[in-house]
Amino acid sequence: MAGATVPREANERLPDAPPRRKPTINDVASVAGVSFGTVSRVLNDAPDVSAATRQRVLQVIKDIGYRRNRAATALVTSRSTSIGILSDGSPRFGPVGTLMALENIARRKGYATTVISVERPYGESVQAALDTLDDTGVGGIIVIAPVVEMAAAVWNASCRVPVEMIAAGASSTPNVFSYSENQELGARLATQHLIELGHTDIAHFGGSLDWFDGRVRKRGWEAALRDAGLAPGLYLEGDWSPRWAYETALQLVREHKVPQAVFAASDHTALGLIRAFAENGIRVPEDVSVVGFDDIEGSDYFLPPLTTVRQDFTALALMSMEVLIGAMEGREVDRTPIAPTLVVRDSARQATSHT
Amino acid sequence: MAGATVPREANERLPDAPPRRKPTINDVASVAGVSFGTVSRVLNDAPDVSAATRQRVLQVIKDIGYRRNRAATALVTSRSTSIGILSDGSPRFGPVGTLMALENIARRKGYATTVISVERPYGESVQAALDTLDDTGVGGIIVIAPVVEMAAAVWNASCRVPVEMIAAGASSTPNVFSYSENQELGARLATQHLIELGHTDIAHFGGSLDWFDGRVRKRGWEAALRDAGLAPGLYLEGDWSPRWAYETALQLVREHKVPQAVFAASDHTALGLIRAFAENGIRVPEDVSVVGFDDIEGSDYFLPPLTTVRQDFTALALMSMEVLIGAMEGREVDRTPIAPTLVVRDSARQATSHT
DNA sequence: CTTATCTTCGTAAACGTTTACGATGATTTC
DNA sequence: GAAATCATCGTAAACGTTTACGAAGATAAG
Repeated sequence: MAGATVPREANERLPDAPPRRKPTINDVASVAGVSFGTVSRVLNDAPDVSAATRQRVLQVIKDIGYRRNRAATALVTSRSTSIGILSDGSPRFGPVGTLMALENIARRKGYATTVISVERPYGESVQAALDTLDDTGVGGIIVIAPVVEMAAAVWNASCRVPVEMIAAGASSTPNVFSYSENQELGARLATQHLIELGHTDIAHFGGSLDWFDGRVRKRGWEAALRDAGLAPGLYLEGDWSPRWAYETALQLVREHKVPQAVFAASDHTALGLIRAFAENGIRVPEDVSVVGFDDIEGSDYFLPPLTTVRQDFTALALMSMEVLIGAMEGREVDRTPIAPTLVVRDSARQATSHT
Repeated sequence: MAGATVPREANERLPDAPPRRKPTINDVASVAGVSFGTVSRVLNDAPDVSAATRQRVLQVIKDIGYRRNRAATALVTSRSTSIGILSDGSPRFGPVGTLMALENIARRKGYATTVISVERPYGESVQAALDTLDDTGVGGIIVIAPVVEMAAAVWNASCRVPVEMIAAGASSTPNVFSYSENQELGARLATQHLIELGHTDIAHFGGSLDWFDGRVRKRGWEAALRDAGLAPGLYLEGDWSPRWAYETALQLVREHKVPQAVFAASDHTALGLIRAFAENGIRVPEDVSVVGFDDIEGSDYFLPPLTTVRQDFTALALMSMEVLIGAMEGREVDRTPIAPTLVVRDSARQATSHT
């Protein structure tokens, strides 16, 4: 056998039998000279196994390349080692950022993630997706629900495993608890920054009110204004796109209604309006101050570099996972939201006195 | 026993007992008055079951809300209904775009996706990730490997299920076949556009050569220049970041070496160098033409709106899935790569005669 | 009417684990 | 030295399916 030119794929100790099958717990047992029960014990590091045999079994496992069959484990324990993520397919900055971060954290905690996304109209497809995730065997589900309509679908859905929703400012229900970053605070920070710079005429180029994010960012802006005793500024509802912001800003220019300062609901929004201003000789920040939201990649190299609000997706993901896993294990976990931070760059400046 | 106050664990058709357990194939069988074998047959729509009983069983399934236990199925059949995606955790535009598109297409084809990401150093962690994916029960794996080093790790890894790599311009091996968009063509398109505009001094602000994308984009630029009989332009290797491009461009300005035109390896790169130019009174496109690559969101609202190259991630994902599923089923599939398109906006203009 | 052929269905075994329980030998206690 | 305790290990059953095979009744062929 040693003389064979083609080395067979042998993973028993007997080199002549070419076993194509993946090694099982029984293979380990027979090679190690113990019973499968013992192997199972060391696998789950249960007590009642001597240090010596444990060592030996571990060695055999390594030698023959044994790997636990997840399906079998899941079947008997009905507990799982993966968590599901449900998102709408939106390629927007926030959802994608949280998705990536979520996957990352899950992996570090030893969970695989299976993600599935749904598209409008939500209603039934959300329930279907939840079901699919469920019988994939996930132990819990995190749904990224930026859109209010989708969150509603989740609330109305039923699911055996714990469901957590990441939705800015949404409230928890008995079935699904929610968690999010404190975006209202973020919006507040942005607006306060403008106020401290001496601006009094602060408009808001808002995001879509179909989104939680659009709602709470607006709310934060309003609150900051109110707290400072300022009159409410101009509010415009958009759709997060640069295009909308561009065209809307153009309109404002035409009507000579350009505000002193604007809090843009997203960096993309800021991008659009800055271009509209630039094309009309209105300079940022000299003529109008703007602060964005998101801190997308490259926003530090916009013209001008954008003052904006950064969310900590990693922290968000970490906390969410903590909360979900806690729920899966029946623990109770602290749920104070993450605070975003203001990052000051060049797009907002001291107000000039000439009104 | 019927008089017991505490209802026993009964999920028969008696409606007063609240069934807490998930219904199994046996529950369906007993309610429908058939054996579990029959139920299994209708589940897998096998022959040998009369139309009448099939109807009845189907009805019962709906009634009691039965759902197939994937773990049990996977255990006995060892075939699966999900596909694995391995990516590096990079939050860059390309990888994220393909990831999202992949998930989307997979879902439409009835597959769940479980994604796992690895980080540097790749070597062992890639093998580990592949293994994890494998015993999650995926039927095939797509790896998004923008970085050459990661691809190498994949080539050296072993895996029972078919593995497909999405890596621009990487070659297939017996174990893992690769697929990608024709980015070299994209780079060619960009450069040719500049050439047709009359530019002869065309620099390339490159991406990292650790990335396949960096390599093939450079290659496309070189080829276009060569085909046009032009001398090779200035080449600089970067890291995709606006920051690098900014600082490098600044350097060029200081040394009075600003080229006539530049092909930037990414839109983010373009962003950085445009800002550097702007700060020094060098106008784009009046003084220097630039074209980017990626068509990131908002690039149509840069100052100026960016001429760039767009990849079709959806098409890419569709084809990749086609190829992978083909491999899983033992079919052979056409593998001609997707072609990116040039999107012309305002950042590149006719060359002026004053050299 | 008997026998052979279909149709339709039920049954047993297997997939690879975990868990509860019982068995064995060694060690301690009286 | 016998009984009790302890540490270590083996065994059986179960998890919810699928698959191969066999059995019963119905139908067709002789």
